Amino acid sequence: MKKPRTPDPAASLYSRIYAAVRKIPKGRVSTYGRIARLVRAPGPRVVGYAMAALPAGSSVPWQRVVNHKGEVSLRKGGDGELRQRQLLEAESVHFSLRGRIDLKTYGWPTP
DNA sequence: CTTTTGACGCGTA
DNA sequence: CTACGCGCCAAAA
Repeated sequence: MKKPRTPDPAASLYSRIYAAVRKIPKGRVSTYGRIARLVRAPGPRVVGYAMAALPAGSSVPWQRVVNHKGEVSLRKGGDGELRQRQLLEAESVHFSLRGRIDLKTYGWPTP
């Protein structure tokens, strides 16, 4: 029978997502889809939504999460986009001329 | 309650 | 490489 996962407040979906993002080493980046699978999220969108819900100054390195193209995603109304790039470059993450990151090099987790 | 939106991913042409 | 569409689900309106 269909049994939706018990909504456990102590291990809510968002908490799992944030926990996974925290595991991303410095100087490395991951993708929404990758995080979604790690935490068993129903879809990658939820991961992005969780990032958008993050408060400013959170201990979650949301900056290390990019889309599967290795590019910094654009958000609706805000300037965090430029912010993210600066933070990543401060971690020695190289951006190509098109503003993309080589996931083959900086991708995480690495096999 | 219903409808729309959204920091996405992936298959197919 | 681009273009189009569908899936998946939570939060906001």
